[in-house]
Amino acid sequence: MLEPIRHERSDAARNRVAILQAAERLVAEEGAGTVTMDQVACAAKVGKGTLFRHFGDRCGLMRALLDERERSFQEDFIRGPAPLGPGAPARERLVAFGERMLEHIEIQGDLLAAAENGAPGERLRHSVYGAYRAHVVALLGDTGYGGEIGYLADVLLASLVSELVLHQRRVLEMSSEQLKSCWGELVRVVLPAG
Amino acid sequence: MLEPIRHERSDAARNRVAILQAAERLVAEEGAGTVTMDQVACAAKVGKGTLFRHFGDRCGLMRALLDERERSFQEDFIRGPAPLGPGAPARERLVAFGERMLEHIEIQGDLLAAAENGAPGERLRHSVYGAYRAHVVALLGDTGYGGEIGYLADVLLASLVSELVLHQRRVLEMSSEQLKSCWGELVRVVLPAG
DNA sequence: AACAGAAATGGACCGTAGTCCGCTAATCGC
DNA sequence: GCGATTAGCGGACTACGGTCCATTTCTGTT
Repeated sequence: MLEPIRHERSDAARNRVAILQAAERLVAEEGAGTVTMDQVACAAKVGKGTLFRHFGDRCGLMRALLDERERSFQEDFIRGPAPLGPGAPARERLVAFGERMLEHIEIQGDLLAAAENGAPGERLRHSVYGAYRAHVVALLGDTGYGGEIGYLADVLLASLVSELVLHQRRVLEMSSEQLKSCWGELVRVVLPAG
Repeated sequence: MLEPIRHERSDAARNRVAILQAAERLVAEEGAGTVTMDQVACAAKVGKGTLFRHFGDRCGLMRALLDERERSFQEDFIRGPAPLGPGAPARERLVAFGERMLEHIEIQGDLLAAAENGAPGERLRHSVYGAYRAHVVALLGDTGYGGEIGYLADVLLASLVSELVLHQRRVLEMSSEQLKSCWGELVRVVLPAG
């Protein structure tokens, strides 16, 4: 996020940081859904072209803002302490994974939603989804689940999509606790105690 | 789709039909994702304002194009022959429902994707989703499933979202048969034989 | 048939995401 | 330091979805 990729020119690095700071502030002030790219460019004292050169498109900028937390999340479930990280039985790790994802959505909801509504299917092709999926696939493999592991991983992740979770929280008025408990129940139903 | 709602003025009815025909042709010719509202308005020899007055927004137009098939789909699972309609055990009806939905996506994939990527959460608030959800909830009730029925309905429907299914078909290169069999397996796992 | 009120129309207009390309300035070899 | 090279810059421009409202067209009433 603030480290150069390859060999970034100094002015480019300066601008990238300026953009991220401006974007972060604006998103905090008025929400990820309503901030415009013009606003960000203007606040960062940078041309629009520069903005798009750095982040590709609106979703790319939002993803960059999420990147830090995303990274630490991934770090936690790959190498962190149990039950999220290695050490606990796969089924418990999966429960913990979902709970952590729900917390992630709780905190970063609007930003996640803004980062995900790009071209259809883009989300699923992106490396972040790939990382989640690989993790879930690995856990399912460890439980000795007999069916199509990849399919089940996609289904489980589909029930943790931010759009759906935000709907459950805000429209259906389910509490975080309810959602976590439902997720746990779902995992238990799909992967009967082993 | 071609019947007046309430008391539609004759010119309005004419224009609505013209728009739907033009849109249908253009979508068939170049895909639902790329047709623009200007193109449709122009082809239908109608002002842009008229287009938006009739259908609200782009998704509304796409939904209107889907409406006929959507209606017959709903008719089938509410009143049609078993196993999709009443008569079969709930679990089998649910399997049939998913299979039918997969076929629906197979045929109307791009149009569905275009109809669904509106404002975040709009899809879930729309009456079409409501109808599906009510149906699944009813079926789950009939199976005597013990957990949170509404939650499970949302999860099951999330695994039938067009974005995901199109990804599974086109990127993961799963066949329709594979998808159907995976869906059946999923239902069987979630609702153990009763 | 003529009128009044209501409903529908169309296209100019707006805001926003994203592109393009001539210009600027950082970097590197000398 | 000093050019040459080229990554990076910026903002005018385009494309598209969506809104607005003065004007036109329909319809029920007399």
